Amino acid sequence: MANAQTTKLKILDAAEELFADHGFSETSTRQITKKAEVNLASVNYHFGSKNELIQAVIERYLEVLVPNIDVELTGLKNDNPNPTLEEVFSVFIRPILSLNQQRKNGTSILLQLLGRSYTDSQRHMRRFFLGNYGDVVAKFVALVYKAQPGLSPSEIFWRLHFTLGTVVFTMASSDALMDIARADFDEQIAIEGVVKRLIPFIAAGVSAP
Amino acid sequence: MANAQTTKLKILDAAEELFADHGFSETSTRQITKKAEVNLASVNYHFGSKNELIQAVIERYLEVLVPNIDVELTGLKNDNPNPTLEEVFSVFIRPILSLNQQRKNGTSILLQLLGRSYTDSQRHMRRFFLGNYGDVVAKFVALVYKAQPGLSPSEIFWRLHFTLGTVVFTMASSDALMDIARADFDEQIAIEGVVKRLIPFIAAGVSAP
DNA sequence: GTCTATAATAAGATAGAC
DNA sequence: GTCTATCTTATTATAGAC
Repeated sequence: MANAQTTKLKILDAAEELFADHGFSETSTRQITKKAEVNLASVNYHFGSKNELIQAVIERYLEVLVPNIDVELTGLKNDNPNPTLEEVFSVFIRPILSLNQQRKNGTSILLQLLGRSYTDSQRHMRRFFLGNYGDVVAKFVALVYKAQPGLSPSEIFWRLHFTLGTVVFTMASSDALMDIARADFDEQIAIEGVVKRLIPFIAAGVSAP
Repeated sequence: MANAQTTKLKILDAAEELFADHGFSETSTRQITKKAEVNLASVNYHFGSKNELIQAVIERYLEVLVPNIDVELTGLKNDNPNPTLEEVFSVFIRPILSLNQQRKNGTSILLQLLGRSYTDSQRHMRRFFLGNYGDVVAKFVALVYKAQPGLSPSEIFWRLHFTLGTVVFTMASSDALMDIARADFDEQIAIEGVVKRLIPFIAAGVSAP
């Protein structure tokens, strides 16, 4: 076994950062193993292929995040039989921000990864929606519908995808946006600030007339 | 000269489609020249490098689109001294949809390209905002401010970037979304339908309390 | 302007010694 | 599990004949 665990973790840590910053196909296994300070062959030994490494990087986040969102969703349903749309969307805030405790810059790394994987052929993102976590998605959609019963299923579909785009895209470029805000508006904002600015925007969009 | 013009155009046409479908770094010059049915060396002869070809593909759209948006903006200002937010955002509809007359699937191709270029290192998108077309952006922002005077400059900045994310991201995956809508909701929707569904969402988000 | 041939480089992956 | 060395393949780009 030796350092198997730490090597695998070193690869995951290095890979997620490079993927988030530069994208999947723009990041080579050579860059990853160099940054991780492990041998070139270890990526294929531990993960089989670069593609499986990409999967593993995303899965490591989702398998923590999605159960947390699930807990929030059931908590909201119990505490509040008729939550507002803004309350429904807020179920994401705590789980997503708590990724920062789990790993440095965890929040923005995951969201950047989601942004990348959505445009980069969409394979991994579809997995997120229709794959293992479909029941949590359904639970969330049901709450949206309850908070905004006027919307048809097709309208909910479109507006939730608009929402997804807003969030993922914003977060994929959050570093640049925070820099501009700092320079142009003297606004010292962190990732939490961005998330909290997003919620009213999204809630208003989804409940638009 | 010979077929210079048609070769160059054939390359641009093939490239824009491949870039929109698969991304910039996932598309090789070999694929482009094969699809265009021209010689491999012609990309470098006519454009210098693959990167300059990417620029040329995007520029060909923007140099038509941005002046049209400018016309709409001044038209709106003259016709309507106090336009609503929804009217302000609607200035994009006609110019963007008219790209379909210019070239088959022009609308979705450009918007997919913008989606790609935003995450793919953001170089081309920044050009769009801060480069040659900065005055048109400023004109648009001024109209947004007039329609929604309660918003601070910093709030406008954030909300317009949220908007940008919504649009670009949606359009980058519009084909997939239209397919799902067709399959799941029996909804025969074209790109115009997506654009028109986006406007209320965006307008509500920007004017959120 | 167009073509073939090829250079130069970088990629993912693996065989086999330790 | 880890390492070196290497294979195979694909890339962008260019030199030089036509």
